[in-house]
Amino acid sequence: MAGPTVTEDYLKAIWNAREWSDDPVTNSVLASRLGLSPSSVSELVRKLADRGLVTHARYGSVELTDEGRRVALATVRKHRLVETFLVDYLGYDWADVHDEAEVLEHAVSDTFIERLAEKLGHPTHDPHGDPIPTAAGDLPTVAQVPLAQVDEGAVVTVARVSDDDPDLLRHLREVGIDIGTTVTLAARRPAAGVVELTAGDQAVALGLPAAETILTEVAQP
Amino acid sequence: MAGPTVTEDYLKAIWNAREWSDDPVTNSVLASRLGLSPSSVSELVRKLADRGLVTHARYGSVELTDEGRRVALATVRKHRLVETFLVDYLGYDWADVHDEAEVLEHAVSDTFIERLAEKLGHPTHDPHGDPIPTAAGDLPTVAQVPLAQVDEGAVVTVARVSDDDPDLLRHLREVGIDIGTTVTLAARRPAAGVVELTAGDQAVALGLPAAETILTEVAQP
DNA sequence: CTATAGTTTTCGGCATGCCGAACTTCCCAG
DNA sequence: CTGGGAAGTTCGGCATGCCGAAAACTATAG
Repeated sequence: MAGPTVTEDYLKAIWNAREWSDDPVTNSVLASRLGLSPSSVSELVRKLADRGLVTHARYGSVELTDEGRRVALATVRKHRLVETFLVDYLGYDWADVHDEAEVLEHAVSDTFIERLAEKLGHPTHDPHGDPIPTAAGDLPTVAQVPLAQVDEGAVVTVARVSDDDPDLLRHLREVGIDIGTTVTLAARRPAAGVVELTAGDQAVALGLPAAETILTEVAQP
Repeated sequence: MAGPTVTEDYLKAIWNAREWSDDPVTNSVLASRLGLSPSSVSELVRKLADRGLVTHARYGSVELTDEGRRVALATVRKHRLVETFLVDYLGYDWADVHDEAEVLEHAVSDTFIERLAEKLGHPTHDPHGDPIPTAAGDLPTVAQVPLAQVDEGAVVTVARVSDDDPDLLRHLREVGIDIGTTVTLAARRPAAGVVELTAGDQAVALGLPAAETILTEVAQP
């Protein structure tokens, strides 16, 4: 059997694409997410379909099969538990864990990851607020709203930040925004492509693309 | 640059071959250690030589260059620190860590391994008694004698056991032999291919090949 | 000084996974 | 309905790393 690294990367990319948007996942979407050419993706998706991990309508979209989703979620679980370990145990900054976890997720065994989960106290979320699938493949879903779409004047809690932009993560750390931080949406300025908020006593402006990757929940009273 | 996994495996195999014997390392020795065909090894050793990591006399033996040794020792350091982590933190049995470490050694970054070393308290030896090279590439050398060559009646301390035979490691655990255990060499029976010893109050017989992979030091008085 | 047995290298071939170029297919504008 | 441009696929080619078979080399016995 083939080395599973590539397989896991593709399945995870398909799953991640679906997690952040409901648009159908085409081969070119996948290609841009994976940083590969469309022709490469086309070929490998066909192989994944042959192995029963995805379905693929020619010239259409790619969907995970049950088995494909199982593999994808297992990989996501490994990724997020490793990120949690890097921050909680090894003291990494949350901006620096993504690339390391991207490699380690393919290298750790199931035994390793279950023992690690145990030692970490079976965390339900990683340092960026991403939910960690259980070993059985369950994933809690919570209603969350991108910061870019929060109403003016609303008070919300930051629940989740995409882990793949280290510069944004570092910036958020610098302005005091973390998971669980309560922020008030001071103003939306779509014309300027900016939302303004206050975190504690600090005023912060964020561009819309960044504000789209920050998910919030209604603040606890 | 090529994916480093194969490179690291070859360099580590060359280094390991030298650690346990002074015989010259030929391509066929390497092939059998790596579980590959001699032709594959011949080809890859040539590439390593082109990259300046080894020297290779045609039809002769392979030697690490300074740079090759640096890479090999860095990989050995990762392997042994990972094994220590698996036993000390994740609670693995010492028989089960080798294969997992064999994969992880290629996946962890330098940053990861230095933070891990710090958290583990900069251990000098892994769970099998193998010395851990420092980040600078230094390795303490201690006079050790294979159990197979200890004199009858001598009292010695088990200092080191090869990590690549899980069945032997499990057996040793069962008969109460660990790193630091004091044993007495009761009898050598070369004709039978066996050495007999007592560990605590238990009598243990070991075959010569196994006894050759167990290194001992003179027992502390 | 050979003959030859054993070791090492070379050679052709295979599998994986990637790419760019050329070719299909889709689908909407007109 | 049809013409094109965009999206997707196929094709030939490349790099890595592996193998078995055949050729080349070494070293030892006679």
